[in-house]
Amino acid sequence: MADRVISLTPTTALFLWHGVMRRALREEHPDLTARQFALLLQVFLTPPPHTVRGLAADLAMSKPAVTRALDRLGRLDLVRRKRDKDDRRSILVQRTVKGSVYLREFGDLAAKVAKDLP
Amino acid sequence: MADRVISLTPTTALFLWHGVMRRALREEHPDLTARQFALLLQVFLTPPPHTVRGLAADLAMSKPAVTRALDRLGRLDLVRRKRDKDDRRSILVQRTVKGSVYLREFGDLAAKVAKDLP
DNA sequence: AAGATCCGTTTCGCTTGCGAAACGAATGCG
DNA sequence: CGCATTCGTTTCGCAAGCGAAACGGATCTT
Repeated sequence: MADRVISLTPTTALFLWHGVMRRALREEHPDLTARQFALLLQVFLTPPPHTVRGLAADLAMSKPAVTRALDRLGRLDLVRRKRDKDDRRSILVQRTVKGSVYLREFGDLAAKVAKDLP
Repeated sequence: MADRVISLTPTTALFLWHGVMRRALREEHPDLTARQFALLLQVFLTPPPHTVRGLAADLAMSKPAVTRALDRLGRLDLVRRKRDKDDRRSILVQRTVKGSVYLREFGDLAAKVAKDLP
């Protein structure tokens, strides 16, 4: 990967988080829980396929919790469920354009905050 | 401030957030809501005094929400309430050692994740 | 001193999230 | 073909968070 954090000290990380969360709260970024957000990132930043049980294992959460998080993210159209044709018990969690836009905006926000850091 | 993020691109920020949240979930870091965490950072990273009203304005949340967040953070001993002697209607939110430790650990986690980024 | 104002908290009704357990449907196995 | 296993979901009871409004106590104003 070409882009890289050259140096992020613990203190700077705290200021970064502070700036980002503060601004995210103000902008009414539909406030996802930590788990919902982690799930969204997992789907977009790691290679498919993404199943419910796989996500549950990856993020150390229960399957019902994953189902509910998918309900919420699906309602927001940030991810989409699709049945696996090869094993119709499984569902494949897929990315959506809206989810991609949402994360790009978040990344932009974080980058901007980082640039203006004390 | 001496330490500084040299370059944090939007994409790198996403990977950074992903790594941190993923690990924070696993470690049972008492899972604070976004507002609770933002409040904690606000108290520790900006200069006192911190009143309920001021915090509510800073973080764009209602006063009852601040009260509840302080209840939670206080139970965890991450911050402490203290009545203002000069205006006994107000309370001053103060930092605790445990809160300081908690945030230092979080900062360390983030710095470590940043270092091992793809 | 009396009323208005400001502070943080509490109450109210509601929404959302949680894990354990049970569930139907699909697949694997003997 | 049965029967067990695995998939994601649903149900259950419960805990926690939310905003609006009302509240008591402290302070300010006149």
